[in-house]
Amino acid sequence: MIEKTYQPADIEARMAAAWEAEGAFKAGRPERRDAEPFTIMIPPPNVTGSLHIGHALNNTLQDVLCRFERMRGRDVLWQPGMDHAGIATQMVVERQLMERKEPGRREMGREKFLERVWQWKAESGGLIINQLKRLGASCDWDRERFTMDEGLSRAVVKVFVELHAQGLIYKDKRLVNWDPKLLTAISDLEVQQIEVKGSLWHLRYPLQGVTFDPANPATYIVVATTRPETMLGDSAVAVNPEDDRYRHLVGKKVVLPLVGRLIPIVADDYSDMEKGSGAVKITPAHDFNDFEVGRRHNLPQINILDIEGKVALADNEDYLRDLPVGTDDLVNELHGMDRFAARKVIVQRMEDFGFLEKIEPHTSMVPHGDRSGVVIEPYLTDQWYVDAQTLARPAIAAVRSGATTFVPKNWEKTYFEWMENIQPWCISRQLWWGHQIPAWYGPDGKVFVAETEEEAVGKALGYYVEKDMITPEQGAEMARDPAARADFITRDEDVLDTWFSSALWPFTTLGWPDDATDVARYYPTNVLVTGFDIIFFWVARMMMMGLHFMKDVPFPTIYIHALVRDEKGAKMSKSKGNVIDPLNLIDTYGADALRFTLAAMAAQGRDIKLATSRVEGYRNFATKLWNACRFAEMNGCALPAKFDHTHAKETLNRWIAHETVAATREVTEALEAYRFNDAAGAIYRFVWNVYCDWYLELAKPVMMGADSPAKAETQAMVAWARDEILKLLHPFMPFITEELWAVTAARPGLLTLEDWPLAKTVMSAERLQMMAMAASGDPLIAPLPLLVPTDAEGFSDPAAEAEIGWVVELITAIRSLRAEMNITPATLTPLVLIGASDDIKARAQRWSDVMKRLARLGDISFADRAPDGAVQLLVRGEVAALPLKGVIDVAAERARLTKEIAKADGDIKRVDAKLTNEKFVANAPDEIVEEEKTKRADAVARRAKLDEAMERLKGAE
RNA sequence: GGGCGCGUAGCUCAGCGGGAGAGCACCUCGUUGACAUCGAGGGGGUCACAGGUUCGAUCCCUGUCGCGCCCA
Repeated sequence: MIEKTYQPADIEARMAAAWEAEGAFKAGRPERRDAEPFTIMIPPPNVTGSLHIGHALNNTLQDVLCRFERMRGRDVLWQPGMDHAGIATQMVVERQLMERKEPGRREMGREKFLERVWQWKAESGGLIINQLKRLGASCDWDRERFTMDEGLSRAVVKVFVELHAQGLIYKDKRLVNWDPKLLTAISDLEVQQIEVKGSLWHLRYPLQGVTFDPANPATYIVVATTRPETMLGDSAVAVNPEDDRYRHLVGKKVVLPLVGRLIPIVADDYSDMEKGSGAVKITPAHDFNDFEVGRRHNLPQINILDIEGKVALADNEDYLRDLPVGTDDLVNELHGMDRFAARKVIVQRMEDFGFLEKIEPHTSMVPHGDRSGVVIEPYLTDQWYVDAQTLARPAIAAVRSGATTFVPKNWEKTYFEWMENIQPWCISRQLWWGHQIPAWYGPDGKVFVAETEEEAVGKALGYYVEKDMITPEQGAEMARDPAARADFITRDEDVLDTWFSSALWPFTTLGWPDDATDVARYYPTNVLVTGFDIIFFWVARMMMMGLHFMKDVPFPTIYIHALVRDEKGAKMSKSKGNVIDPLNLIDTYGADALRFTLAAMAAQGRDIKLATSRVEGYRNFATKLWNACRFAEMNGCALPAKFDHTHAKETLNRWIAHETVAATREVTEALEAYRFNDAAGAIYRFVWNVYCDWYLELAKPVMMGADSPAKAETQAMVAWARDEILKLLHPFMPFITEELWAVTAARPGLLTLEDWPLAKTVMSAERLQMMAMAASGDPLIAPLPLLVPTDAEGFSDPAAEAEIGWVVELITAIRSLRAEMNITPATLTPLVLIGASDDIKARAQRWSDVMKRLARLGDISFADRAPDGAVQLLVRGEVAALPLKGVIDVAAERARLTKEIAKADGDIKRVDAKLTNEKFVANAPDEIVEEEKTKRADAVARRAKLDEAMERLKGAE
């Protein structure tokens, strides 16, 4: 028994429980052991995350595919899990400690702190998993993995060690993006360039050997900079070798103001003659470009900042080397000062001494940390790097060859662009929450990388015994007792970039390296569904790691979906306050409505601007379906065993079978091509505009009438089409369809495990062509399986379509006319069919009941010519007349006819323009020319009938 | 500066070589045997602009203007 009103919240909870109880989403269900697998890896959400609208879209699309393929009989594995999100999680826990006024991370110590993070995870992490369940995500939840769980951690270590052994991971001292707030290095991708309005300071650097005179430009060189405070670390001034203004100065030296250091003027292409003064200060330790210039000219790298971005001059050997005496004042004043405070002081001092030429307003891109939001400092440190360039090569080739394709294809360009210019990937982070790097150092700084501490220690001790740095006895002691070696061998403190472990997600979640069974069955996965914002962070790296360790791409297809924006197209963000909370939408409209909205709006290659009115509209759609099912139930519609829709006798029933099969094909083909919006649109139109608007309406007279074979068949067909609808709609609206499935009949199983109506793809033109080629013996094509639709799947009935189509169009035309003529619904108008053949007469008799009801007609009769004063309609070549003498406004009808005639004339004129054009007839394809001729004939016939109608109208006056 | 994409009905968007479409909004009408979370009907667009290719351009090409996003 179907409830009177549709209440999503209640249904959703019950259906989720039903799926859970059945274990419906488990991969490797016994009855599917021989089925072809279908695998999707969820993009693991952050453990700190909560469901935002982007997740809702991403997971809806994955779920649509998973449910679709599950119904098509595949052994579906949708692998769920979460990412430990190094920085984000550590920040959350540190904030919590602060709020609770507990000791901070450093006070607490590493071990204690990590315990607290795990405790936090147990208590409040992973909120998002339950939110995904509310959305209806059909993941195999028992297989949930976490990037920091034991198995995945082991895999991470193994990968690190192997890549290190292969020389693809190495340690290097170079400039990194340093976050002075989080006190860690971050990768290029975690840096956001933000346009900042600032200044360009023009500074005078006095030439060596002449007396500095602000009034005499010959005594100095002007450099322009956006970061005056870094001048403390300058080790050269660069000018362009082509620049005539400075050519004579190359090789000379300047005295660094305030500091007193002598630094050279070098010639380098990097200096842009158009920019600033054409001369640029070079600070190799604090700027990526300057670093390269410094390398080319062998300049010293003078780091003048500490890890927090404060000026560090005291005891700074690099800074103090070769400095003249008497600069202690500066050291004392600036030491320990924040970089931005120091900037002010330095500019002031420069001005005091006449070294400041001018300040120009200047807008430039300034790097910011995407997590901390502070200005990133290029900083010289030792870090671990992945040789991304080497790993990228096969990953590029795989996309070039088509082993992996992007949908939509244009993202391949973005992928290639980045991969071909890829930089070393900095993977070490100065954090605690994450996979600690499996590297140990001896007292001389030598690195020992191994999967376990025992192994690393063993290697190290062996090495130092060999080198006579310790005795074999000392070595044995240290091997036995960790305390004894504590000061001798120490482990690298750093952890790995979070994306390092997520790069391995497609195979580590399957049990690699411990267990190969699932890897063999489910790798490579079938498709990756993700947003373009993580193509670099994640997709590219999975490609690299998958190819390197599995020797195969992780997925043959990458479906890139849009970003969800607010109604106005702005990116949603907390600070803008324009965030649409999907959970609110679920509460208000139901998960099914939200899912359908997202799928319907997921047109390829477009951003989604989400309007809640759309969600509301699709909630109404769910209600519509609900009521249609109630209607069927009230009329005793049930599907008899062994019902065959292709053997229906009633035209109406043959028609809905025809339409259902067509809709099935449309939905199936759209889903196969990842055209989610087309699939959603097709099922929407079919349910509402075909099944509800016409089929049920046309079926009413039969169903309300006395029992008969026709009634029985109709009841069966109503139920059959309803069931087909529930199946087709299930991937999009799983909850309501599962509920309706359960309450409309005694079912042997859950809808979610039911067979999809169309097991095999019905052939497209291309496929037919390929089949023809295969038949002709093309060896490349021949091995393709020949997919042939069964009779039921290929069912079509043009005759039924012609009949019902005519009825539908006739009713529509009459309704339209009545509305235009302002005829009240209470007035029943007679209908006269003019010159009707026996066929048409029979049709009219068959449908007289519904026509009378739906078009508000009185008698239906036949005549050879229309009565005077009748309004005439032309539907599919048949003339219908409504004798409305005295009822209608003749002037209005004349106006209507005049408009129609003008339209027909317009059509004739346009077609004639083409047909009299010799070039058109000569060049256009025959079928187009034929089409145009038919169009002309139709228009001419229509015109003639309209003329007649106009004549008749005269008699009405 | 380089790349990608977008300008189609009031709004959100499909369509992408042969007669301009949907949903929402709007207007009119409706207690018709599931559904007012509904039904019936209707108005509304030089498909940004300018050239070119073509028998034919909203669709392909070039340019201009406007708007996003990504990378320097």
